[in-house]
Amino acid sequence: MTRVLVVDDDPAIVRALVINLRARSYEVDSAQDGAGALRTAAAHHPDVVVLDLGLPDMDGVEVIRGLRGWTRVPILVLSARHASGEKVQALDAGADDYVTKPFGMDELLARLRAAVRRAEPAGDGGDVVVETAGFTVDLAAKKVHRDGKDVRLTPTEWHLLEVLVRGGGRLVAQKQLLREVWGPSYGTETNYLRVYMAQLRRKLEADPSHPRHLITEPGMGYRFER
Amino acid sequence: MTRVLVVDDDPAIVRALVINLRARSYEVDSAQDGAGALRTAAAHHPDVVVLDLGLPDMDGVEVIRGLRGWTRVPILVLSARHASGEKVQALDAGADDYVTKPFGMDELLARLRAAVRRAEPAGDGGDVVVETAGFTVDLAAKKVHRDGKDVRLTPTEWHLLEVLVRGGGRLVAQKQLLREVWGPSYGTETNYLRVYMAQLRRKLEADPSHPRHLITEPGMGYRFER
DNA sequence: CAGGTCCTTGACGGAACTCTGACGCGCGGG
DNA sequence: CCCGCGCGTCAGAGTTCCGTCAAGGACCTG
Repeated sequence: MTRVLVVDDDPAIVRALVINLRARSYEVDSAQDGAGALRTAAAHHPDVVVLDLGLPDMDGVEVIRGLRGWTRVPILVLSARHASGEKVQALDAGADDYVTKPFGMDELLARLRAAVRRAEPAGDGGDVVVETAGFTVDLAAKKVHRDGKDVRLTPTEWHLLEVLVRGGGRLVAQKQLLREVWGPSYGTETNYLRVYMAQLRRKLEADPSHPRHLITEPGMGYRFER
Repeated sequence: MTRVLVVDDDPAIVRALVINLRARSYEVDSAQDGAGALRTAAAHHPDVVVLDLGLPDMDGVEVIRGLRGWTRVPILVLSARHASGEKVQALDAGADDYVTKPFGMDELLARLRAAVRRAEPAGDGGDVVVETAGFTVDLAAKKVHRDGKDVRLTPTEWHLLEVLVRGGGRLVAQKQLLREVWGPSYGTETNYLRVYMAQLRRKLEADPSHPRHLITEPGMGYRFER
């Protein structure tokens, strides 16, 4: 879940933002001044900060600098000032975006999504790793590990394993496996399945002739068991 | 030097932007329609795109999607439309910022700097320096070290290595490598990959014919292993 | 304009992968 | 008892994919 820190000295605005963000299932912290903002950010490590510039205790740009001293978290500045000098100052201090009040909630949320989106690392879709007693499958890296070594799979072997693992322990029908791996017109070539399941077992199972994870359900299909 | 692509159908705006950007020693390309924008982006690989939404030949959001299909280059949208719906659409399609016309040049430049700044350093995974048993890659300095000496890489070799290293051990598909290094229309020219992978191995691997770090996964792609 | 670097392109041998047919085994039914 | 069926196993043929080399052309630099 994405964690947002909202900083504004106007309770009405904080309330409006918190309600809107929570409704979209963000996790929200809030602060009403610069010192509180820096403290909360350090304690909770938000994924994005929405920061009003007109705080009672310190200049908004100082808050930005305080954050930038130790984190690259996206900062979305909120301000009543339209003067371009203010904007330039805030942006050059390290802010990522600048929205003038009054703002449209739709727009603010869209800018927030944009800021969060580009902050997440490039290819990393969150490592999806599935472990069994005998081996480990990393769906994101397309890697299979066994006994401390990498196992090399051919494209077809990998594709087949992937469909089975994504099935999450449920039975996957032969026809479905064939269609997903070989294409829609291969729904009956069950011998392909036999050959490639055997190869997978040889590479992954401790005892290939008595598989514990790549299970045959006679007459129906196959199942991946952890 | 930072390379900017300016896209607008109004020559006056293009001229104003080009002059201002060149004066600040940016390298500037320009295009007047969506097709030209996509073509130029593919050919020149800009570091940031300034994109007008009101283009004659195609919808601006389509241009954004076209770019996002193969690159994460920052996109700064310029538009005469103030409606929040437009903004939300553009931002959710993958734009990084949205400025309404008429705009202040100071502000635009500040937003541009912000966009470039947060795109520059490597992802927040941490280390910009990646070490292997045989060589060291410094992603920030764009340098490769081996046996105490700098290794000289051509621009294409570096670009390819960079994409692989950024993958962080994950498999990178051939098509993705080709699109990121050579551009979106080169998705099938796999012979480029063969040639340049061989050159990288010759320069980096102890035994180029038995690579330990630049691994081929036949039929799927390549992987950088530390 | 000469020399160098870099990118592109084609060709070829060898390696890796997919497909295919054949055979064995266990099971249930004719 | 024999046969058909589904599944596992094996090995070889055919095809695709990869590494390597070398030549040509574009581009920059002095």
